[in-house]
Amino acid sequence: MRRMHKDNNLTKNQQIIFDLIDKSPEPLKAYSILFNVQKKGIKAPLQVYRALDKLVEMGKIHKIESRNAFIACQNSSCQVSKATAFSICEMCEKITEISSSSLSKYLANFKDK
Amino acid sequence: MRRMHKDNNLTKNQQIIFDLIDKSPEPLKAYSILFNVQKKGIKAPLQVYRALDKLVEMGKIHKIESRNAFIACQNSSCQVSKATAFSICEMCEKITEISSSSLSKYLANFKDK
DNA sequence: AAGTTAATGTTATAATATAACACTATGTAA
DNA sequence: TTACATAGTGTTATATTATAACATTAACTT
Repeated sequence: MRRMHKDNNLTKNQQIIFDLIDKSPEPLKAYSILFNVQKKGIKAPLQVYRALDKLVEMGKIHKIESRNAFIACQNSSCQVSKATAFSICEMCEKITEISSSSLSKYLANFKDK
Repeated sequence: MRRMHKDNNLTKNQQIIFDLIDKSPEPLKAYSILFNVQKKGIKAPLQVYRALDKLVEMGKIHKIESRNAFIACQNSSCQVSKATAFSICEMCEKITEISSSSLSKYLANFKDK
């Protein structure tokens, strides 16, 4: 399965879980994901968390820490940037990925210092 | 106890927990706080979480979401800013509150849009 | 003094996440 | 082409983080 990693292809569990998150209009929580993929044979929390970890590592999804929820990456440059921020509407909870080069430059610069 | 709220004074539990966090060189987690204040009569998780909620609301402490941990506010303007970010060293986990007016302006501006 | 609001105390339980171990699949190198 | 290394899987149990619900107490308001 190493090739899968190199190519950024996904393993079976990763694909199932990524598809679910990618189709979702809102961030999904781990146990809600678990519930939704049980008919596909993923039965335990660990299987979900492991796939989530890898997907985050690959930059395919992001974790919204303040919500314990996961969302598909909304721009194609996440593999490189690693500086990701979100805006969350206080009224409707709608979440938008902030893809601002000035913000990521600022944070990258801060990080270097 | 309303005066306490107005004056930004703290109630007994809030004071005990704030003191602990304020003295700590690193962010503290809720159950570690609980363990540390049990000798002072705070016995249950809820007592801790309630005080933490209020302290966050007042801007006296911040929650580091990615760590589920709490840290005292390191600059005096937090009551107003509400846009708080942290840098966390990947080697030693040292956490610094980013108090940059350009960052908070950027985020405030984004929020307005 | 009666009413209102915020904070407290307590028990139980929900929600989120990881440890540990056995096993399987895939690719690498002798 | 076999062994061996590595990443991923399956499973059970358990740790960690957080909230629900309800009764009570303290401080201010009128």
